[in-house]
Amino acid sequence: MHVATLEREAVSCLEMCNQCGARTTSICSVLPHPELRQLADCATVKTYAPGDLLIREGDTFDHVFNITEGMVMLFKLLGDGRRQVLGFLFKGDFLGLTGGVDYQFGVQALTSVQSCRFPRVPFRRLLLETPRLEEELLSRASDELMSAREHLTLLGRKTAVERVSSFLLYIADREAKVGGAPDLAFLPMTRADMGDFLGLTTETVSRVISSLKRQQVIQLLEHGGVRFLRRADLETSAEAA
Amino acid sequence: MHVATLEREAVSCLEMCNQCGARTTSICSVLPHPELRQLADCATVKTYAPGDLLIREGDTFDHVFNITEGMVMLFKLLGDGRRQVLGFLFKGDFLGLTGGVDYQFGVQALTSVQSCRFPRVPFRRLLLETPRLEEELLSRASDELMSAREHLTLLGRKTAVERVSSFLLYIADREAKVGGAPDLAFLPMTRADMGDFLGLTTETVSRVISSLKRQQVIQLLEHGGVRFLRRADLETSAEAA
DNA sequence: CAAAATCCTTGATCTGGATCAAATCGCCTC
DNA sequence: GAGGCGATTTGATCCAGATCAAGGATTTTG
Repeated sequence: MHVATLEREAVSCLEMCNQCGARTTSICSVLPHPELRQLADCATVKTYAPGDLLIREGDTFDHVFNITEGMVMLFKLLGDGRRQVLGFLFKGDFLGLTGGVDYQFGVQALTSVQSCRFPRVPFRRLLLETPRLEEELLSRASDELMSAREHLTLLGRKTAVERVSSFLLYIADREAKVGGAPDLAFLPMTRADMGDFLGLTTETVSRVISSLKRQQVIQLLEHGGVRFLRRADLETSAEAA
Repeated sequence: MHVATLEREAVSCLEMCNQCGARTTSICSVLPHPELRQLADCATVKTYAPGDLLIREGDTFDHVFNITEGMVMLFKLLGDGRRQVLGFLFKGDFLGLTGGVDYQFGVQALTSVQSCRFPRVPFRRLLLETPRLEEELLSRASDELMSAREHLTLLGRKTAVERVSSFLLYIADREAKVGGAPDLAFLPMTRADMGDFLGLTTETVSRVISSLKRQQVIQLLEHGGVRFLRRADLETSAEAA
């Protein structure tokens, strides 16, 4: 009877995984069955509304997350209120690569978000026992590093038009990977969020977008949608690289 | 006789490691004896003069490096010649965390540099066999990511004075870790290099440094040395964070 | 050690994007 | 569907840092 109960619970945990929106794209996809069960057993699924904070800068780093649905934004604050948006995470992305003892950035939901949360300690234990998982995290860390370096170049050396064009293409590409249409971007964040990502002001972002629209390079749809009418032009203005 | 020769070579490889300037700080420091020998056996030590390129953007990613002496600079170029300096590596740092099939950035020596180079394939094999090494790389990747995010904030949201002050403190801290004096920074790079790191021009960097000197916050020494006369003031102007 | 080449500094001017200031647009809420 | 509130757009003005332009300082080369 006791054994039967345990069995049933374990099955239901994996059941949860099978219904997960990020089953095949999250870090879990590299785990063999017994390890997946181990992870599933300590997982908590949580949903957030747009605007909710998943993490505050300075929160103790005692959990790691999979984003299993929706889009979140990472950001840092300076003492006087200036904000830098560091990046965005999508369905399938992992959140929890950080050296220190607490989170060095805040994380906010931009859409309805579902996350799958694991306590750091058992996650770390599984990590040490499962080289394949460690390998996967290293690969994702390398990708994030590459993407951060690309963004450094944008912030350090690109003009406003180049920044906004790069941004639109970047979001569309990321969304295409989780099921979006290729020449369409959905922008759930505000102009201010974009500005804080791109090192610009709200007004400048708005002006550049208006100008791209006026030149028929993009078309604005309802609910923050953007259609690329002339992607090649967008790519040209994205970079002289 | 044959065995004796092999023995002698192996010993001489490890001999090399024992004399290495980064013996205790490089990724090698986590390797137990047999694995260290494996790595040493496929290592090539190479020296570079200031200005030499270790890697050109687009070079095939077929080797990874330890920097065992000196200081190098990572950078990306845009098509029209604009350059973004991504960061600096010091003695003990590892170079070879990159997702793609080739290097997405160039690497140039700023001082005399010594590196220890490993072909990617045997390095990767050792990595798969040695979870402790993978763990070390993941930890270093996380640190680099944290540092990149800090720099994104600098480029996106800080003023020229804040940028230069942050830079001076950052270099001094990194140098202190590899044996420098605490309130002293050695700047082997040009003002143009600093500008391309900080998203500023040569002239602006020069003006800010002159101004800090005029206010007696720093003192310029010969050979690119900088002494912090009032570190607290430098820290204040580095950030309103 | 002279000359050439860089690099650095300082001054004068210009400008891309910031800041300040209103409308106008959507979108909730009741 | 009226009212309210935040988000967006657009216009006018401003300014931090870029650009343009010379001189000095320092290092390199012959």
